[in-house]
Amino acid sequence: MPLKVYNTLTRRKEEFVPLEKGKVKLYVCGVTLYDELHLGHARAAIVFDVVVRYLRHKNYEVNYVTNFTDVDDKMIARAKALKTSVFDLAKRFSADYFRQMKILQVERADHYPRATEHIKEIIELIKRLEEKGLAYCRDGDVFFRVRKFPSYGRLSGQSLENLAAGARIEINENKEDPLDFALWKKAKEGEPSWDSPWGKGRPGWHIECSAMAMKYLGESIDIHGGGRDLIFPHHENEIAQSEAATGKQFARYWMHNGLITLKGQKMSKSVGNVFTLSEALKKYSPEVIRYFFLSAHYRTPLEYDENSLKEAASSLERVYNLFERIRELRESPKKSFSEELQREREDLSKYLNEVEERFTFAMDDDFNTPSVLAVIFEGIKKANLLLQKEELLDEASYQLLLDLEKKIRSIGKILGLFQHQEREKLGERERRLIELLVKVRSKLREKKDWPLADEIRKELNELGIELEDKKDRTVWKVK
RNA sequence: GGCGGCAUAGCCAAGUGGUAAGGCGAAGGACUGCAAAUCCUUUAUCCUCGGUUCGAUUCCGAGUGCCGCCUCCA
Repeated sequence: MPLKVYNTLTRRKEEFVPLEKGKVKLYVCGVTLYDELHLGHARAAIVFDVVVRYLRHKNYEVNYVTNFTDVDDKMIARAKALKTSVFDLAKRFSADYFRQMKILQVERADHYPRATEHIKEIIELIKRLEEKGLAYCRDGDVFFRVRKFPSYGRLSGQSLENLAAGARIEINENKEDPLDFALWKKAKEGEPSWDSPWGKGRPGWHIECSAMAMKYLGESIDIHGGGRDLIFPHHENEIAQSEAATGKQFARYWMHNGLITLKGQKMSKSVGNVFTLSEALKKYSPEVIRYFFLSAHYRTPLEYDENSLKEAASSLERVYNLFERIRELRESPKKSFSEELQREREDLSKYLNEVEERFTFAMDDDFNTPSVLAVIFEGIKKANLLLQKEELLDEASYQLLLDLEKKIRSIGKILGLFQHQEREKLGERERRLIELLVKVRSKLREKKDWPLADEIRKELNELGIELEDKKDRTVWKVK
């Protein structure tokens, strides 16, 4: 079954066919380096991280480019407010970005181009547009003639008339038409600027993406991604500029991730309801945050609330509990082949035969990660069912359990989940101390000294050490 | 006002033209000295009204509600 991708351009799921067989050119709009990352940025990063991992899993050679906007109005305003330079701001927040992405286990993109490092390419692209009569300079500003690009509005489903009718009052009187947008902005006093054929200035926001995507990926790319809120005007403008300049289709598939909402509203600086990534990371592990994002389909809006994060944590617990149970069996002797386990064994075995196909089916259907998780939990249930009869466990059953764990981990690798090997590595001395306490407690239990035994369990629990009494032994784990 | 999207159990969330995955939570039960973990059972007239159909939650139309975009935004 082929991979199907929802294409914003056509508003349909379409079979994914790359321009060049076996290769994928992917460009995703990144962040503006003017403030801390919030959960919305994290979601976008994780969504496309999974897309890339899956494409690579399918043996596509992926060239993944995501940019940094390191000069624009907000950067300038923010730098001023913090009494620093745009350059320092960019340095600080890009370092922050890489640090947090690492924590979230987001794999590195192949290129992270920055606007200020591609001024030459940007100027060249604007010149091409100017030569074709699609751009005009007025008093140091350069604008794009939107009406010269007839299919403008296709991505956002807007007609030029509607856009014109809905257009807000434009401040800039240099524009021929209110719909026109800036390709190049004349520098104001004290602003960072670069020399250009139109005088000192800096690039408009949209042009950098066109120029950099073309530089690293070529004039036509396979997938262009970003948050839903970028559809208009950013992506619409990118298409106009790029296609007007080259005469070629800019991107074949446009993928947009849904936004994070808080109390039903889009999380954004302007609404003032942002929850930063670092705040979230103080309360929840990176894996919990990843799980939370992947538990919803990437295109739907996702409401941030504490309960959902706690749910994610509990769900992950269930997975790791199973791994822990399987690990517990590593050294215990296996019984001889048991007929009694036949049903559970067959059930799990059947599941193992199908799981890869079901995983692929779900992912091929526009990266349906919630379905993937459901498939995984079915397997977990089957394994637990087999473990119900732990005392009969034979070698064949044990092997099936190992296979299951391996399978879940390999699928998890594509999602960036389920990779922890052991819960927290404790020091040797600490471990032996715990084992000593467990041993003492076992003796107390033999003597039926329940109050004291329970107290030890309770206090260890408060220290994050969880004890579970099995039939013949006590196991412990770090929470 | 225009364009687009969404409405599934207490909550989160997939999905299908033939009465609905999974997770979390809750209740009852099994196991346990008690817990924990695990298992079993229970927990959905799929927003409303029309239409198409043998049959719709799934398709079409209208309505209602919510959200996004039309201005910077992942």
